[in-house]
This record gives sequence, structure tokens and C-alpha cells, in this order.
Amino acid sequence: MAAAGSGVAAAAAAEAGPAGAAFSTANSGRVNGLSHPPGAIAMKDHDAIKLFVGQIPRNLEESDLKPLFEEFGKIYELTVLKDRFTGMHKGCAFLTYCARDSALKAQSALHEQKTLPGMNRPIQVKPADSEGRGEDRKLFVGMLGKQQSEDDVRRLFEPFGQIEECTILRGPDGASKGCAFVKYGSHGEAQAAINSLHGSQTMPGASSSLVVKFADTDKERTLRRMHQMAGQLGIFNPMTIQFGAYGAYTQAIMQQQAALMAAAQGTCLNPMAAIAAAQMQQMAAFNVSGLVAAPLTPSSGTSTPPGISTAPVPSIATPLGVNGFSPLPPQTNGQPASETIYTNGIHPYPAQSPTVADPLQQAYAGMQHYAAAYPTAYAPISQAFPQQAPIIPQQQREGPEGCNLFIYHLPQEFGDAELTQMFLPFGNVISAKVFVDRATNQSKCFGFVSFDNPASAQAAIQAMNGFQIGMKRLKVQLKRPKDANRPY
DNA sequence: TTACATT
Repeated sequence: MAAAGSGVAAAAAAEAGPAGAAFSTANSGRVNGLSHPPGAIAMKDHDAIKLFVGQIPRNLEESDLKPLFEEFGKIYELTVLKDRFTGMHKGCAFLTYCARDSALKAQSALHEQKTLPGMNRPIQVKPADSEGRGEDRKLFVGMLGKQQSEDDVRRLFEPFGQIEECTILRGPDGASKGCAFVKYGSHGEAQAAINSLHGSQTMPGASSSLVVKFADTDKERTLRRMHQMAGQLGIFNPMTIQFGAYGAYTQAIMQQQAALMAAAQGTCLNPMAAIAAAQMQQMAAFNVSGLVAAPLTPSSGTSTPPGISTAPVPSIATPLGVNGFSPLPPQTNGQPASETIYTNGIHPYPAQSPTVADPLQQAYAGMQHYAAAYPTAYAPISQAFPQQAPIIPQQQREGPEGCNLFIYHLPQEFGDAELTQMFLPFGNVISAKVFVDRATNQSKCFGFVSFDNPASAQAAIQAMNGFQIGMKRLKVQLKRPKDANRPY
């Protein structure tokens, strides 16, 4: 390789980072995917449909099938399913067109319409099981009364169909958050329930009428996370606008974030961006592989926060039976684990959206992987983003008793702004102060954060105490009262 | 070795 070019290539490879790995694995894994030529990033609609294609003769490979399906549009990905051990052709495939419309056309033109040579049943072309069919019969129910039990909700929804699942979202204390998920046997039943129940009544104690809508899909949830995180960082990224395709959107953000992260690692510019970048990677990996990146459970007290050690992002795409539509970690008590941190209306998106705490955990975990993999490979790219001035002016010092946190083991490069960002998800941060050595201007790695209410402070302790960053774990405690330890 | 609102 030419000496002049090698550095650039290495940098590009490094920048692709774990995300790149996740993408390529998803495409090429152990199945013979129809991969895209290097450098050519194929786009697909954000609402593209993954099709299952059945009744394919076993002697036909991707290259043989491609012409047949290309008739309906540009193919984003075509993968013949193979037995994971023997590599044997399973007589079916997954097919994703770049355009949603192509999928619909292919489905109506081909499904049960013709029989391929050697087969005695007609070809099957229909949305893969992973495509929403679990989600589109699941409802989010909001504005329930806090006293209403699962049984109450069941009774309310029973008239419209078979209920497969009914879960009230609850806080850690078991108190209802006034919302629930209800899953029917079919989309139609769910729709019927929406038609009849949405806005139909106001439950005792609820502030407005009953909300009944389809639960967010996986994609919507992830997108919302990204927007949320982007909002928190004050990121406005023009790159993302021109990329309508979801995958590309993610990738674009990630690349930007990777650049930012590089800046943060190289020059201590913006550690929170690093966190966000890590999160973006996690989300992208999640998106692409259809797997939950890491089991997430809120940490508490001094216990080891689970799922944030150094578990690598799963990079094995499950080629068949992908059930990427179980975005929440396994639940033992019928509640989404990620919901349990929030108690007092801190939740940035009421009830059904993901919390900030689990992204944070993912973020930190991701940061560690990233740092491990790419310790110093970056040049600072500070101009990648206009660096926003810290938004929150620091006026007050201390909040009321029980609202002030002492935080130790902060990363060296964290300043007031980063500290603020880190704790913003838990409530209204009225002050955040990192102590710096006045001689060296170096952080002393500890600081204070004050909220305007004790519940926020408690939520922050629950979520962030014991949080691993690098080799250390954050210590997050209530600040000692001023008069403590006085001898008299 | 963990330093609690600073000169």
C-alpha cells in the first residue's frame, strides 16, 4: 500500500469502529448475504419491509434469485437462509428492498402467484415475522388511574379481543405510572380497541382522557432516543437531514459522534459527546442486529451495576427467527426493567418511552469498549460540531437539604458542563460544580450537583452511584450536611 | 486510597 494513502485508510477504518463491525456482520455473518460493494452505501426506506420468501428451490442462491426480485425494485439485502451448523440451504430467504413500495409490489405480484421450478407449492412472499407483526397488535394505554390494576385494564380491553399480555407500568415502589401495555392476538382487535376506547373516558385521578394507541415500534423508540440524546447535547446535525433512510441516519450520526468522541478523547473537548457517541453505536448495533445490546438493570446503592462491565455489543445477526421486537430486557416482574428508575415524573417521555438511565449505562459501557479498541487513534476534529456554549448559567450553589449530591471518581476531563449533562436526565439541575485544583486547573475528580427536589437527587443516586467509568466507579451520595461531624 | 460548595 502506498505510504501516503495508508494513514487515511487506517483512520477511516478506525472511525468506522464497532459500528462498522456491527453493520458488516449483520450483512455477511454466517449466511451468504448479498453484500454491497465496499464504499457503496445502499440506502433503504426507513419504513422498508423485510420480506420472508419461502418455497425457493434449494439449488438457487442469492445470485440466482436476485434477477427474479430485482424486477420490483432495487434490492437492499437478500439473504438465503442456511442452517447455522451444516450450512444447508433452507429453501427460504429474507429480502429487503430499498423502497418499501418495491416490497409491496413484489408481495402482491409473487406471493402464492407462481411456483418455482421443482417446487410443488407456490412461492411465499410476505413480511418477515420480525416485521412489526408483534408490535402492531400491542397497544400503549395512557392516562389510566393510578389505582387501576391489571385486571381492571383487562376488563376494559377484553370486549375487543383476546388479550395476550397486559402489563401496568410501575415504579420501583410498585406504584402504577398510570399506563400499560396491552397486546391482542391480532392487529384488528387492537385497532378496534383504539377506536372504541381512545379518549372515551377519563379515569379517576387522571389528568385527561384515556389514551389508547399502538405501542412504539422498536425503530420509533430508538429514533426517539436519538432525538432525545441529540436534544440534550444541543446537537443539530445537518448531515442527518439528507439521509432519510434510518440506517444511514444512524450511521451518519455515529460518524459524526465518532468524530466528536475522538475530539473528546484526544483533547478532552467534550466527554458527554463521547458518551453520546457510544450510545449511538449501541443503538445502531441494536438496530442492525435486532438484539438487545446488553441486559440492562438499574443499578442501585453500591451494588455493581449490571450490564455495564465490558460486555461487547453483540455482533451476530440472527439470520432467522429474528425477533427483534422485544426491545425491553427480559422481565421477571412484568415490568420493563428500564422503567423502574423513575419515580416522580422525571421520565422524559411519559411511561412508554425508554428512559435516559439505560442509555446512559449503555453509553458508558460503549465508551469503555470504544476506548479499549481505539485508544489513541484519533486526531481532534473539533470543527465537526459547533461547540455549544454551556446552556445553564451557574447561579445558585446549593439546593435544599436532600437535594445536593457529592460525586466522586469523576473522569478527569469532566467539567461543570459535563457534570450537568450527566445529571440532567434525573431532574432540574440547579447547580453542578467540579472542583479544580487552582494551581493546575485540573479537576480534582469530584464535584457537587444540586437538584431542586430530593426525588431527583435520589433518582440520580439510584442510577449513577456505582456507575463504572474506565477503571473506576462513580460515587454518588447525598452531600454531607454542613453541620455534620461538628464536635459540639 | 474517598477529597463534601475553594483561593
